[in-house]
Amino acid sequence: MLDIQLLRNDLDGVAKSLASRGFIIDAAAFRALELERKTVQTRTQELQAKRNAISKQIGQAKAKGEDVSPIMAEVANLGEELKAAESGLEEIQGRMNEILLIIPNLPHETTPAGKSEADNVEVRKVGTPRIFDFPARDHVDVGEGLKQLDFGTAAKISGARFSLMRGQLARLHRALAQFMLDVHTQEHGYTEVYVPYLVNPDSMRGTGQLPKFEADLFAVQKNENEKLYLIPTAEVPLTNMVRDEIVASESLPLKFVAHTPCFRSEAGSYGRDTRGMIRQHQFDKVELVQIVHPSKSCEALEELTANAETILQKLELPYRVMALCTGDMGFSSAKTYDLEVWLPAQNAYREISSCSNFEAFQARRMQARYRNEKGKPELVHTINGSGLAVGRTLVAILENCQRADGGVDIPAILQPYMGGQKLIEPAH
RNA sequence: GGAGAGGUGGCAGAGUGGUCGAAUGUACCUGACUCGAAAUCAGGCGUAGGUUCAAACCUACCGUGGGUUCGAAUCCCACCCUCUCCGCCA
Repeated sequence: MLDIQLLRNDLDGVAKSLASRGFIIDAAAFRALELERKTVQTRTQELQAKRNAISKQIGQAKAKGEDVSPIMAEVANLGEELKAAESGLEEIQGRMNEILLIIPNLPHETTPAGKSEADNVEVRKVGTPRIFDFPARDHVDVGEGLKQLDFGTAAKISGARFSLMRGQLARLHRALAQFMLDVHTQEHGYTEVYVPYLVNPDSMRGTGQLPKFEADLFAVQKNENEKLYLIPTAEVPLTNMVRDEIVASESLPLKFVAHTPCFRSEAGSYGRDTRGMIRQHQFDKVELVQIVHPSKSCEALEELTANAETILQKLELPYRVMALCTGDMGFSSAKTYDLEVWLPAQNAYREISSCSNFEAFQARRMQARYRNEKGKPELVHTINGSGLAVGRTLVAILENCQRADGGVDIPAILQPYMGGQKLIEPAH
């Protein structure tokens, strides 16, 4: 959510900035609504002040034992008008809030301008793609060849866009998550957190999934009146830990990591990545979140991105870092780096992590604050990123570490997590 | 699922219809005393919003949402959460 003051004071500037990310704000409508708000709010508060003053008089007169009926008459007709004004104001504020909740964040000044994915800027490229002396198969062929990756059975149990792993592949998947958690907790100073996978609407609103992206979420009915949402990322519970909190400034930065399943309905992406486990309704992810002092968020994003990159480096997977352009960035983000891992079968780099600085956008929705030097509450900044998406990391290993015989070499760093095992043997 | 108790400022804790945004304590800040500190004394100390150049003034907020009333922290209704006991249970 943007600062309402900013919209009041510099609507044109905001509109221009939002236009760079393809969002057109109806400035005229906003101005009209704002004017209406000002009029009605002033009127309402005048009436309230009047009522309070008269009520006070009644109290004092009664205390002295005086006759209050003349004063009562004075306030009699006030009620209707006040009630109308109050409900009018409430209605206007409701409309204003609806507008505010669907306006995306302003891009950071360092975010490259652009319209689409094609305008993203490569920041760095790390590692060299391996040269294969045999045709590289994709992860589906490798995994099914091992008889350890099974989409058919998953489809029978649940439907499309689910996967099922067995045996050593399932273990490798588990090993990856353990390895990532260990690196981030032991080397990068994150606190491991176990979180709920079902969250309430307030939490989804806090991080920006609601109200605009309900269609992307899975929900369950808790009871007649209440819904709970399956988390699309651990960002939601981790970031909402500080919702409605005022954290001590000396405790910043807060650094959290969690390994969770993530659930996404993938509405509107029916034709994309239908093969394999790139785009699933359910996948595991290790998520990094930092809650930081507003002056530190830029460097925190660099740090968190580097933390995520460390995993790819340790796994010896080639990747590149892309700075997303204004037009390709997510709703809540001011600046985003995507990490893209090399997938030889696609002959392309594919997203495996997305690291974003949300500045005060989520904090304002959440009322997540700290006490500044003057003791006044001020909004924190929030940062998060995948470190990494476990399923896609597994895909990258299957493709990059495959052998001509159908087996898969286990990256050295993971071998201790696999009981010392060095490869997954081909099926016989 | 059943029975009971409770949700008030950073914390503790009063307040059961009328200057209550809220006593008191504590924490914190400023000043005095002191060589300095502690103790003591005096003052200050919630959040959000509006009008405004500013000073100042006004409004809302006592778990949440409704209601009664000229007036609600206080009365009524619903819900949420916490605690205790019982039942069930990984």
